[in-house]
Amino acid sequence: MKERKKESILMTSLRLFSKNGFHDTTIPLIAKEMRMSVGNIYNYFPSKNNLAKCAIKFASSILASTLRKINEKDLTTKEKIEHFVESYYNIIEISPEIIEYFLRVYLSNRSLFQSESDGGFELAKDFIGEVERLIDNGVKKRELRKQNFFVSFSVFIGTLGGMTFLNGENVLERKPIHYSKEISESIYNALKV
Amino acid sequence: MKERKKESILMTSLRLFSKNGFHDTTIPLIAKEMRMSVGNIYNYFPSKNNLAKCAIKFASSILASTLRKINEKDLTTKEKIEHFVESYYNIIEISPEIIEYFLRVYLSNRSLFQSESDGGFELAKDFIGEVERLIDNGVKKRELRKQNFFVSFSVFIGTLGGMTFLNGENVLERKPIHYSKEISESIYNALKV
Amino acid sequence: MKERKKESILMTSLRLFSKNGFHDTTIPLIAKEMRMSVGNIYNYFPSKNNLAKCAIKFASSILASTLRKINEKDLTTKEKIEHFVESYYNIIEISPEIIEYFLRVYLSNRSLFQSESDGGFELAKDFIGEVERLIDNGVKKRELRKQNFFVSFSVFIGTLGGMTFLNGENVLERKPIHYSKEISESIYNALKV
Amino acid sequence: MKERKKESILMTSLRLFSKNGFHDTTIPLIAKEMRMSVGNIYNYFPSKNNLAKCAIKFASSILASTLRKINEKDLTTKEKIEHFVESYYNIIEISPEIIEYFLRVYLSNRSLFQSESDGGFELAKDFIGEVERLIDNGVKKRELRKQNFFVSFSVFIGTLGGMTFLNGENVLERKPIHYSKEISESIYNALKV
DNA sequence: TATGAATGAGGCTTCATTCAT
DNA sequence: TATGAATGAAGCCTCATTCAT
Repeated sequence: MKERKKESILMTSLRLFSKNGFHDTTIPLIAKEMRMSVGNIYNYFPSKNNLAKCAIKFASSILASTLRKINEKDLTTKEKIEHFVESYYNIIEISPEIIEYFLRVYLSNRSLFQSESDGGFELAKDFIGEVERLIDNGVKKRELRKQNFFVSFSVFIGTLGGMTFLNGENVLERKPIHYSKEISESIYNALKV
Repeated sequence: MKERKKESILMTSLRLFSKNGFHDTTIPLIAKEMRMSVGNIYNYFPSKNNLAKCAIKFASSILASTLRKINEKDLTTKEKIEHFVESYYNIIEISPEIIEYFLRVYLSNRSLFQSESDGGFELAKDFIGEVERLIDNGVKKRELRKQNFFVSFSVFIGTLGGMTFLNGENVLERKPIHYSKEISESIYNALKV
Repeated sequence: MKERKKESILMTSLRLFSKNGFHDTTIPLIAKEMRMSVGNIYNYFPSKNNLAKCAIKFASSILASTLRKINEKDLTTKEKIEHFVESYYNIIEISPEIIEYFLRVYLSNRSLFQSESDGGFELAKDFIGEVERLIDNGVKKRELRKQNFFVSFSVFIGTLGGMTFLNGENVLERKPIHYSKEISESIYNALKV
Repeated sequence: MKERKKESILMTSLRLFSKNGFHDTTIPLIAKEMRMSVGNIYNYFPSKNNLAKCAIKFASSILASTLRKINEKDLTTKEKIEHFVESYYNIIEISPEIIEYFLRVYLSNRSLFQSESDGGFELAKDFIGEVERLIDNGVKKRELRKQNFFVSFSVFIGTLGGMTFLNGENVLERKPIHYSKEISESIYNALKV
């Protein structure tokens, strides 16, 4: 199945990109890792850039769907934050590349994504939309303070990103999930009414 | 003066690196921007990698000295956080490259800095040390909660980084400094007792 | 056939290296001569240095096999020397680059080959081994004087090298093979009991 | 004195060229070794190529004058050869660069010297002339066989060059001078009537 | 679909040489 | 004479992409 193989290439690329960065991951390397020929990769993706864009969408959709499931549950905002922080670190434990990809590729290769209408921001729209929903709901239910969305977003995602970075640098003494309680508490305190 | 020119190259590189990322900033581009020849760059820095490392140290020392001055004042921790957030966004307004460099280059080009004994972490030690001092003092004075340092660090720096990223993506309606009150409040709430 | 082309690149490089020396033979020049692209050369040899090393081995093995065949014949040492000198100059006539390569590249670019365990000496081991066998046998059969091997080696190979050099400089009035009788006589006289 | 300094630059260059080869010896390196500025070198020699040519002449004249002194003595040819071989290895012990220069630079950078009318051969004329005198005299005095000069020259100089090479490769167990008796005997046997 | 040899533009870096001081 | 910053051409090598098979 073509779609099957396409996704497999995507996963492999995601892993390599997030490990080595976009520029240090060559198409021959991806091909070798996939045990297919260089030329054949191009039967599935028209360019390396496109591969990177698809990877962003892919990673974003995984995070989005995780968060969507939580959003749909009947939980307090505090609990939702706790659940998401935990899920987030579960993902890091199982597939760190999904998260690290944002840090290593998306943040630092702007030019790659700028051809997109809105500077590539659209590529992560799914995920950002779910964060927005979580926060808006919290505000509506008077559990979170009303403040500029981008500030709340930064507190939420920036904090998680910071821990992810530190984890990638191997400076944490324990696995990130160990800190999830403190983290969700911090985030909740930052945003609560 | 040779030292003068060296610093000038550093600033230019910092700007270009932070705008385009490390790989999309070529030495010929830096040279062109400096209106000097390619070869002459190498009279000041032995390699592009070294230039990137020096830039990190440079940016880190600016942030560190800003924070050091605030740490030395006799202020409550809340006020210190407010002052730093403001200074931070002042820097972003005047020289956004100093901050963005961390985001676009340091965070995302691990391999560049890994030859350093400490995985390159050392390069930002100055700055990290001052953050640590701010937080530790806050804890000692019973103004901040006692929790794992890395968590507090992530809340603090991750939030600022998040806003910096959003600013770089041009999604903010107003200049970042406009949000500094909300941000410092969020950070303080996240960390306070 | 990939192996075919690899050997063809090797021969071309050998010729150019021996004509112009290592440093004045550029990869673009080799590529042009081969009518292939620069990049494609690197599909066959990982570096210019490696190309030079392979060329040494190649040239050494040709000389070695020539000499081995002579060693295996049932001849007096005098005759063996005569045969080899003649073969040697036949090679010079047909493929002077094989011999000149030693003179122009191997002798003079120590640093190129020094990464090898043995200072690069190993690269010519095949050939040196056969020379050793020729001389040792002569000594055993009481046809040659017993003296330090390196001295005998120098007389033997140095003399041939000298003539090769003079030939390359175009100072000889006739083809080197014309002098082979005088040369083998000189060498034999130098070494005989 | 300008002439003094010129010679000093020449000696330094000779040493560096013979150690590292022509291409791996940079003008900045020579300047550093001389403790003078790069630009100032050019007040003494118009180009790096010219420096190399002058170095050949210089080295050749030293060898030539050594040999001339021996030629002028009243000795048998056998003794002259012995004396020269000894002097040669004395030079190697004191200033190996003078000899090695021929091996490392002259032999392998033909293009450097080819602009000269006769392919650069002229540069070593002094020395070659003295070798010629030694051999011609030997022939006249019926001590040496009459044979093509270039063959005799190759035996003589090739043998010495071979030992020099082996010495440079550090494969000799003892200093070259230790072998000088065997060498001069071999050379003499090769050439005698 | 699949292969992998081939292309060629472009990046980093070096270094002989010049020139303002 | 002396300095050393500046120039710029040129070399090695990489890699996204294509294409004949």
